[in-house]
Amino acid sequence: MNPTEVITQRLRAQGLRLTPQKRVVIGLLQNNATHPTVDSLYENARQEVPSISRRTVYQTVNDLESMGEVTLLDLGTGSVRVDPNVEHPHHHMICSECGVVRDAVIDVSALTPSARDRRDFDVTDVEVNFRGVCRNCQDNGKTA
Amino acid sequence: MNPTEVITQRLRAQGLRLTPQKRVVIGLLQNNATHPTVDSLYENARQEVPSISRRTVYQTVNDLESMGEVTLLDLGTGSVRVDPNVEHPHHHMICSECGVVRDAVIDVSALTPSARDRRDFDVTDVEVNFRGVCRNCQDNGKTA
DNA sequence: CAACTTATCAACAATAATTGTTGATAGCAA
DNA sequence: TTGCTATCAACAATTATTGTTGATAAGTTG
Repeated sequence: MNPTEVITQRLRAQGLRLTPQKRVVIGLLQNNATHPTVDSLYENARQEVPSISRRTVYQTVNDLESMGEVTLLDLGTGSVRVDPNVEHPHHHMICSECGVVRDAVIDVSALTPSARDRRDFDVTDVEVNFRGVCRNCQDNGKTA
Repeated sequence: MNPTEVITQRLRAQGLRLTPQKRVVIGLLQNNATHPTVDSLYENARQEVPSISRRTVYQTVNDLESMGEVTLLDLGTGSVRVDPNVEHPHHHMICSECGVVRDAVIDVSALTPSARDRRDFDVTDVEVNFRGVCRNCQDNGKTA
């Protein structure tokens, strides 16, 4: 995502406003590679703006997605995750046990459906998900 | 998934029973490449067993997944889809407009995270989703 | 084939993630 | 500083899914 100042400009250009609530959520997303859920953003945002509501976090995150500043990921972990990295193409490794998400950079230029399949379907995006078990959950499994 | 007779045996072996409700749901899934939602299965099942409840369809589908007879797909279309094709590895093409899902057979043997990424993550499954617009929605868009 | 055990059903309630609504408040442009 | 209105928090509503329960029926056994 763009730096906060740029996002502020882009908001204003649309007649939108930069509020303390938005500022905090945007701040939490800058350089954040944890793919946070809305709920996790909400919990963190409360530390700085205790009165913030979950609704506002949802709203902010949806607005940012409309602006192309973030991507909303539905990786089957029960709730949406926010990915501020829209600059560098990447994919994801998802822990089936705890739901943690990490980035994976791979080359997908050779990945394409058969010519036959493409005939009836206009592919706009290729998404690769590596499912598995993260180191943390592997270790927990050992001791359990 | 296995033929109904085999599934019946497998159910019995676990002390489970084959009821008319299960029979209908299993029947609807045989040779079904439409990746139906639970709701769509429910609507179709009602034609044969009007008294069937959504809960029973959920239950049946979850049981079948536990047995490895089907896969439950969460492709970000809002609700789970049931895929009875567990025999032939394949991936999916998902229409971003209407949510329809089609199979895509591709080779993913070369797809793997970097050695560094794999060090801390045990990959058990690679999932490729082609997002785009199906022919149907393309045509509708033209006339709209 | 009758009896018995208990898995299963439908009905209903509950959860969890997310979105809709609203009146009061506060950004920000002039 | 003023005025317009985007935005907020609070609350309600929606949707997909799971939990609970007492009555019923599947299928095994005598």
